[in-house]
Amino acid sequence: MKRSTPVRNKILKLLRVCKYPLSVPEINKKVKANKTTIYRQIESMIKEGILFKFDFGDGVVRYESASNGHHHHLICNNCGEIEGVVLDDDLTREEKLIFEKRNFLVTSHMLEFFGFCKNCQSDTKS
Amino acid sequence: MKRSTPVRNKILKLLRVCKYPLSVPEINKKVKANKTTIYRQIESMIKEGILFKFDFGDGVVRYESASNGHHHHLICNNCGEIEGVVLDDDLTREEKLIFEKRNFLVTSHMLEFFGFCKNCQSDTKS
DNA sequence: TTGAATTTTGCAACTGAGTTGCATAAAATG
DNA sequence: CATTTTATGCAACTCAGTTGCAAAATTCAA
Ligand SMILES: [Mn+2]
Ligand SMILES: [Mn+2]
Ligand SMILES: [Zn+2]
Ligand SMILES: [Zn+2]
Repeated sequence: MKRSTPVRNKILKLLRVCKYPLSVPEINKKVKANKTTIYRQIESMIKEGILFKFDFGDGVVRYESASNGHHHHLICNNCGEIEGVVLDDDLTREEKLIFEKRNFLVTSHMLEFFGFCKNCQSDTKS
Repeated sequence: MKRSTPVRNKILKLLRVCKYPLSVPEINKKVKANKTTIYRQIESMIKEGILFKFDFGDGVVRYESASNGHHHHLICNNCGEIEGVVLDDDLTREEKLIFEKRNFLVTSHMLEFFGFCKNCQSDTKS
């Protein structure tokens, strides 16, 4: 799994353009290929490090192109909109402290913020 | 769904004692009750705020008693062990900045660290 | 205390994401 | 070409989580 193949290219092209992470079912609607093939290509690309995996706890795993760089998300509790966000100081201090205090060597982290987007704040709903 | 009922009490008792978050299948092995009932009780307790939900992206959702307080996790890539961790400054600065810069009002966040626990570092494995 | 109304439980059938085995198609290699 | 390797497709499966409905347990008011 490393060839430049039609399915693989379609997935990558789609994810490079998309502003928010996509699930496999969502990808499949656009790419229109075999389910298994898509799962296998994605697994392969994750291992190669060219895709990132996200799980917001709603039962669907989502993927983004790694070319977008490491970042986190703002997820609206009301409308479900997902925005990307890059932290000023990306937890380097915390990770160093964790190693010093707990002897746990952090190699990666996953951080997502939940709340209300600009629109859904003014809507006064919920 | 707010009564003090046998199934509910068993789940709570189990989660209060347990040091790491448990999935529904895991809970069911101990509590030995109907699957649907457990899911419904857990959903109810989450709404009441006495249970926290965690998703580490491995396809299983896990739950902890809220009496443990808000915290995060150190998840070992090698042995799967899960440790709790409380941050010194729990992202309050970041959340304030997000509101100022992006107009997104953060109400909660989810942060998990992945890496290698003390044992798995010395094992030199993987 | 009795009976209707409400809540909880259990079962069975279903959904939907993700996996696996196997057979075929499409490169790559030489 | 012929051989080997890798990618694709299909069908059948697993497993977490959901839904509808009926039975049991509680609550509460007559
Ligand atoms: Mn980060
Ligand atoms: Mn926190
Ligand atoms: Zn919103
Ligand atoms: Zn470990």
